[in-house]
Amino acid sequence: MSKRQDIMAATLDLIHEEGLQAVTFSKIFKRANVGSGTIYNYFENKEEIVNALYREARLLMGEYLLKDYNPEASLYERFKCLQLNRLQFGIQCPKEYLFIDAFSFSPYISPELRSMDDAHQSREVVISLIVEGQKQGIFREMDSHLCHQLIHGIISSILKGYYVQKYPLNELQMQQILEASWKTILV
Amino acid sequence: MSKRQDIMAATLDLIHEEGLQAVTFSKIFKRANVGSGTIYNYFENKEEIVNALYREARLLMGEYLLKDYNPEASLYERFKCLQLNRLQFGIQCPKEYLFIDAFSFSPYISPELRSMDDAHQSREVVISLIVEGQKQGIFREMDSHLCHQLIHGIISSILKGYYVQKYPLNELQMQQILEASWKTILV
Amino acid sequence: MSKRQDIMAATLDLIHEEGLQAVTFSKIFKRANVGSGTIYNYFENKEEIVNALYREARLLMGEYLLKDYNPEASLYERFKCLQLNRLQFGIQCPKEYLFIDAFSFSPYISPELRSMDDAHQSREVVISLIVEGQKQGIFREMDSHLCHQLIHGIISSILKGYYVQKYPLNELQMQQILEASWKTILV
Amino acid sequence: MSKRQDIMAATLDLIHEEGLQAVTFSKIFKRANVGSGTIYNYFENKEEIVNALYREARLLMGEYLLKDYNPEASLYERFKCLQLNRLQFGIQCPKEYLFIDAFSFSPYISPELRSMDDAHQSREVVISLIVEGQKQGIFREMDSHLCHQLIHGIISSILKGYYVQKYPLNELQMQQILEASWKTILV
DNA sequence: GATGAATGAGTCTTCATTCAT
DNA sequence: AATGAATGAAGACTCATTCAT
Repeated sequence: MSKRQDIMAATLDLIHEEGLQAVTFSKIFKRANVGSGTIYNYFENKEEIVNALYREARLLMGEYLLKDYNPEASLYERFKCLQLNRLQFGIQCPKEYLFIDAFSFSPYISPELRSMDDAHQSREVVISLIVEGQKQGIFREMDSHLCHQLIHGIISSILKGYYVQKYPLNELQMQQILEASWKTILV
Repeated sequence: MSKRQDIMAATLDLIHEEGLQAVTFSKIFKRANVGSGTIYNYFENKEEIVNALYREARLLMGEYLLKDYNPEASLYERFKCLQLNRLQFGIQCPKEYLFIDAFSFSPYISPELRSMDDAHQSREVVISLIVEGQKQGIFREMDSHLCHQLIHGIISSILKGYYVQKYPLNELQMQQILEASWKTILV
Repeated sequence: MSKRQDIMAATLDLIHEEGLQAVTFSKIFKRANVGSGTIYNYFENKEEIVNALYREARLLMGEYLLKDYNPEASLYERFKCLQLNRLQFGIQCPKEYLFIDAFSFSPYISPELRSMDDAHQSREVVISLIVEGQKQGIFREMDSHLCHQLIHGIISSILKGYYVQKYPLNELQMQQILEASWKTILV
Repeated sequence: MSKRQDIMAATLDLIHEEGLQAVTFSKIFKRANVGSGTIYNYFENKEEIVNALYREARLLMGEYLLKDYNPEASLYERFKCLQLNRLQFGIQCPKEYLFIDAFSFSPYISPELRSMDDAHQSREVVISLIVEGQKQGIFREMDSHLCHQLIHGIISSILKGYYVQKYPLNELQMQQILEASWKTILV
């Protein structure tokens, strides 16, 4: 693994464990096993590391969200695919998920980065799926962004409960969640 | 207003504006218009201020959540009352709401505080309402904490979209949200 | 003596002994016997200390240069007075003299400061004396700034030789220098 | 041009532009277009570069100072030749002139180097010319080093004014300066 | 209680120097 | 000989905390 990746991995771990607020350079280079000056060969400052982490996490999430997405499948199948993908990304990449969640609205992340194309790609898919369902009279008529926020928010909230071990997330629970989120926006 | 309250209000404002990570003592006492030493008459350190803020915000939210709650009302009425109260707390006290949201899982908050009785009081009400609905065959059978998280999460997510002005929250939208959250957990 | 003065005195000493290039904050606060943070109660950064030093040195020199200057005296008397004052300032305040000499053209000094009124006051006196002498046919016709630079430069150069103990500067030598500089610009 | 010369030229340029204080190795090898390690094939450290620069500059000046010097010429001719050579060296090699001027009294330059034979060669010529003039009763009786400093200082000062474009230095001005410096030390 | 000058541990950052390639 | 990634000692600077007033 390259030094650059060592540094990023160490930083993500530390943010996950202690919060950005507590992450110092000294902790980073001790954890990453690099000299203090080495960081500056790769990043101008801490903000740049965080931005690089954000970019990587968003790319990773982008890959997950549209995994096995079949535009030909039924509305219900496609909806469940999208929701399941998001849920599984959260389960399999908790550090990345929480990082994105925490920093999506942070001034620490440059505006250009926040509106990355990759992430928006999947967002567009969700929005158009909502509009399609509404046209078919399946989904309730409401602001499509509100609607998006509803189904996205359910996953987000469920994951946070899962992370603090309020409940397990087995096959059963996951199906319950997918159905719950589907029903949330039905007429 | 007492110095103590000045300090707490200034701190909450600053956390809301810049994030805890960027809040320094120097900013706090400039904003609060007190001398630097004065803080130490009231708080041992920054963590204590944050904990005091957390306690106050939780107390405030506790009051809101059970406002006009009538244990005699129908399940549906009680459900809507609880959800509406949470939504309105978020709308009227955004700083407090976001603060609680951000720090509920933070190591900054002492564990004792996180499981404050006051806050749990309303939580118990919600949980028992869920169990009651499940017994009556109205709500789907699922882990009651998962269920709680679902309906809680919808409100949380909707509020965050509202804060960044993705959509307005008028009477119409609010009713849609309450119904959406109700349907989420129906059998 | 105030902390501010301690810091400035320590800095001037260090610049004199080792050159600005070698002056570090750590040396300054050790020499000045103050805590490292204390400097920042008085100065934003090192550049500000140097600028403050420059201002003080210029004010001090300004006082010296016009000491006992009698506008009614003969041209020769006035000329010698000005030259002697500059020479004596250099002898009595070597640190300040060298500091001004070294930094007058340095980007370290803010332009506003470099063109301080006080210093220019005495400069104007010298220039007008030169012009007066030229009108009377006593001084050679040449660019008045060139002329000023000549008589100023002689003092400057002599002082530098004196500082490295190339020769003593007693009453005799001083008179020789004043006469030499007078003759330099005679017709 | 060899790497060694590239490095020295880059360093002299940087010192001229920003002052020694601001010259870092990183700036040097970027300007010189060499790798960072390359410097150490030629110099132990920065001080050595500066010393090498000093030696080269002094050698260059040494060549200039005695250019066309005719020991058989009259005292006046020889005096003017020496003064003109110094002036022209300053005009044609400003970076070198200023460098020598700035570092001649700096602790950065090793003492052995400061008293280089080459440079002193021309110094001896000047001193003996002064003594000769004094013996002939042409020059005023004064410490020969003081005398040397006087005529040297005039050139130095004039050049500094010229560098900051206080005045031009054409044939006319140069003759005025040579005569002024001659008169300075006449009886 | 209230203050803010003084402090120094700790942070970010730079930069001369090394060393494997 | 030439390179430049890696280093860590040392620099500038911040900030929570103390304490005399």
